Amino acid sequence: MGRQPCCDKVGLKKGPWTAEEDKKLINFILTNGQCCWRAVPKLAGLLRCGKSCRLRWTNYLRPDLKRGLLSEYEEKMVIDLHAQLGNRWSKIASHLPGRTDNEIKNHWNTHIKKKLKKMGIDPVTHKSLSITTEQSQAQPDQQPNQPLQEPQDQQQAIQVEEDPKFEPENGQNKEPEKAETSFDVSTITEEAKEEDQIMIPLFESIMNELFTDEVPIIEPSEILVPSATSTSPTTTSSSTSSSSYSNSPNFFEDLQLPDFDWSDDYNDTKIDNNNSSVALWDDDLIRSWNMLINDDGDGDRKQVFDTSANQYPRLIMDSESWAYGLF
DNA sequence: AATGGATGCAACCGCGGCGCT
DNA sequence: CAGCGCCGCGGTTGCATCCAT
Repeated sequence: MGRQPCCDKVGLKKGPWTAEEDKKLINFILTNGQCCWRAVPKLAGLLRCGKSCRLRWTNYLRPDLKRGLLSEYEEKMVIDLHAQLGNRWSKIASHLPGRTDNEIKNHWNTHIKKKLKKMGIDPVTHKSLSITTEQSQAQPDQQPNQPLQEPQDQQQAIQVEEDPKFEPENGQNKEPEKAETSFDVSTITEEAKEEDQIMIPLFESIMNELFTDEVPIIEPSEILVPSATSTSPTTTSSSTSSSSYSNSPNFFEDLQLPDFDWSDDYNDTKIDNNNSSVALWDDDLIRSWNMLINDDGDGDRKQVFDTSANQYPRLIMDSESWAYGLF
């Protein structure tokens, strides 16, 4: 007897989401917050299963998502974390704010994996393919996707909150009492500096080669667009994402969106110190939201996001809308 | 300009974990 | 403690777009 499907699939829509569906989902979650996903489609008037709604929200509609290519540092993080955690994409994603497990997984499979192979590095073991071949002959029992047991010095490159069940027997590397979902940017930034210094030579050589490869890395300075012009509807950017970012240090403080588990560190300009100043909402997204939410001609509904006010995307929610759920 | 393969990404599927009864 | 239901995760698929010919 198989497991029952998560939802009654009869009459439910599948495939790409339409703007209308996005609008309904955004509207519902902005009004009610994230609650029982199973109930969401019915309450929001969607012919989707709850799972599909959750996926759409977490992977695409969530306002705290970064869009666009992973930065050099993010890619570096992914590789290092993958070496320690294996294919545990959600764990890896939890260390990269604004990135989803799906996005990282896709990026790994389509970009990083290919690059590593091209350079003769086994993307599973993170070791030279020749070494891996020798080892696989010597140790045929080794499981694929098994998190690589790094040498102690490399384990310290980035402290990763290990799942207890994956914890090494001694458990010495664990940082206790640290909420896994709250990404400590300042810590990572500091770690990044240390990491760069203590990175093992093999990994460093990989990275040097990796990031001088054919894929152009977009520098933050290239992403940042003067705010005064970024709100212009005649923006020349053809991309629907990452066209501009807020750099207001108080932006997230203004938002007050507990549901997204904002860390105080998001308000910290330490990010800027790392020359990777990014805000997680871009004008295009905000504009899309406004369109989605306001295009029904309902004069009563206020504009949710005012992209022109103060030159930054700013949340102007009526208090009633945020009174429910976790908002 | 047409076409077919390659690529990238959004979305789906099925399973495991966890909490509740 | 077992059964049930929900959520989240990781693997996979399908489709749109890109690119070479």
